[in-house]
Amino acid sequence: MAVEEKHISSAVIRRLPRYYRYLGELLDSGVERISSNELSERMKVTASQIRQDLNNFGGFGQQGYGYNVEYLHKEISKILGIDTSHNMIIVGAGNLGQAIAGYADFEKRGFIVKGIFDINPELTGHSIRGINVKMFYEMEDFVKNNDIEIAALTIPKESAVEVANILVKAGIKAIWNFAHTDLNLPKDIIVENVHLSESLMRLSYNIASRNKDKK
Amino acid sequence: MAVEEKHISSAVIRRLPRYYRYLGELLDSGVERISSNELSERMKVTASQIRQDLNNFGGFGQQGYGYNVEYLHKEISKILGIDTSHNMIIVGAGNLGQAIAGYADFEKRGFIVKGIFDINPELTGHSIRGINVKMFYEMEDFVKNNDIEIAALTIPKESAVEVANILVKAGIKAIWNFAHTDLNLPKDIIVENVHLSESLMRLSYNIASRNKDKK
DNA sequence: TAGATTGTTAATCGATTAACAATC
DNA sequence: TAGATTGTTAATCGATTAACAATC
Repeated sequence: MAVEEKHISSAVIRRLPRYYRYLGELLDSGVERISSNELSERMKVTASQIRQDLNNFGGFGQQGYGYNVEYLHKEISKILGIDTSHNMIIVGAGNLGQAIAGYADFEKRGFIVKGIFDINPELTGHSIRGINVKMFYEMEDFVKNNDIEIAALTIPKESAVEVANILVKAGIKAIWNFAHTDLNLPKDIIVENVHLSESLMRLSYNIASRNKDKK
Repeated sequence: MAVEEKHISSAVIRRLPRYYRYLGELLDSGVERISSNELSERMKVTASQIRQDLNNFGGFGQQGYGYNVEYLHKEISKILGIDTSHNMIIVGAGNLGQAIAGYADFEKRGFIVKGIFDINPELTGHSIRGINVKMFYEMEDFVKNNDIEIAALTIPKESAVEVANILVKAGIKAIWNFAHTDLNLPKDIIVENVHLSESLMRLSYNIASRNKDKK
């Protein structure tokens, strides 16, 4: 039976990709080692938080030395699961779907776009970065037969729940949801929401509250 | 001098747009009033949290009755600053820029796209939802002369910091940053980050940790 | 009035920061 | 060895939940 893993809070998980990004930049600029203190200054977080966060997963540093940049970068990639590749499809071939399909950096991190689907027959055959847009009715079988783990949902909210249910039936593991709605899927399905309208409202809130302060 | 406003935590602000969305749906389906308890069931949060969150901004409910949906929806729109319109530009006319420009719901919430800019001369004159793409060198004056509050930055990370500085010089209030980098702007400039690659890594983390549990 | 449900205070829980002994 | 810096425990701070008096 599975050993009970220590639960990692979502606050920690939210910070991990940012550590990964900064370490990648350090690596590119040839920095070999870094202390939690120096990293904390660059990232504008506390050194204590960095050490606490990392020690959720293991002791990656060395007393008196700090952290080896290349090693820590690699270890975080393992934690994040981006040391292996993930097959992905995109559902919705509009601008947003195309933007995601066209973003080469995702592929670099191991997210491989295997297919793009759309209901609009006009888009079929249309090619995005060498990937032909397929018809929506082909999606279910495609997911079943091509070891697809992730589906990016870039479709209007009206059809999102229905499409998500089809994907779950086809055995999808995770949904990257750009539709402006909650999906309420079985709890073993991973859902990562990107609600752009909510992001824009938070920005708007901050403008409004700044204006009020000034008065 | 400004009265010291009570500080609202970012956890609360993060939830506000979601309340707004659920209330909008209730409004559309003709529901007149709702208790914190019923809303908590729909949204899968505690009723206590809803009441605490709202009471940061005022007492919008009524004992024995609950909350009037239309009234509360309206009040939250004021809090979020989406009861007035905001002029906006988009910098970067790629797929992501086009996706944002083309999303009608933003306009419905009062975010008006006044201009789209790109360095690529080939895109100039190209029209997106009736808005002509303008040349990058026109941007600074355009921001100064057209009361632009918000700039959506949908450009590669390499040029993001430089472009952001130009926008700040031109008097921008807020930047909606889609570039995969931190901007480090003066603290009176509002920055809302949408780091899609980080979102995808969090999703990947959850797949990886679920797989580990299963073993 | 009685019942329902808020607004708000108090209790709990969790996350962040500080401190320092361990150790490279 | 002495100095530096981690890993980790303890202290603090903040956010969430529970409870209930106020009140519609």
